[in-house]
Amino acid sequence: MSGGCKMRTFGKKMSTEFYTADALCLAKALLGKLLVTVHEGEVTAGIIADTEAYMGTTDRACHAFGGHRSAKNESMYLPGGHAYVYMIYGMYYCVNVTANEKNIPEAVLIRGILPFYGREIMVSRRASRTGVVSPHVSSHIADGPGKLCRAMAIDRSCDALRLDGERIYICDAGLTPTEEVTASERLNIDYAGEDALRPWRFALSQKDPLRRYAAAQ
DNA sequence: AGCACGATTGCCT
DNA sequence: GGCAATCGTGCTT
Repeated sequence: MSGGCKMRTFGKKMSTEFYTADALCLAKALLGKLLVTVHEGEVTAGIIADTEAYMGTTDRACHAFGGHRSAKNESMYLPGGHAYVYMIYGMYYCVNVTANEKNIPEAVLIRGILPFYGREIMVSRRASRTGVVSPHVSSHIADGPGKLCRAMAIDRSCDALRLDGERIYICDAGLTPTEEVTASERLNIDYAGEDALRPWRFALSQKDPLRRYAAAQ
């Protein structure tokens, strides 16, 4: 503990037990929780609003399908409550929350967050690529897996980190929704055959009170 | 060594 | 709606 440093807090970090659920349950349970990152002293936080479950070795859409294991996806085999971060298309990162027990490679992709704290920092990070902040960008700061990672400064250095640490963590800010959650098919996994049809994407609906609350921030 | 491709995004027509 | 960007990984030569 370093003395004298006043750190913004948002709520109680989720317990290890919270993450021992399977990815399907965890994908729903994560909605409404707060994802927080601290990068170079800058704090950003977002309400998790869109998730997808990846159900391990039997799920053709999962990076661990068939027991596949490599340096890239090794963190999927960690116990629940760790970050699995990978690069996609050579230019974006996606962040997942590992689920279940050690050596059961299930994970939940965070597909979207509602900016809750540090919104201007998120906007500036998203604009850094072109140097221009268009009105369109400012209303779509973190509504995609690649976008939220850029907005919250999440990259491969976050891979395998526990989600109750200092660099990146998830906590309960008392905003957990109890209804208005939609289930639908996961996106961009056509290669997964019949598994592409499973309704394993979960999102807070437009009518969710939480969304209206966040929009008013 | 070579090459196809991806749990995406943004810009173009 | 189409498509290029861009690179680590994994599979083929």
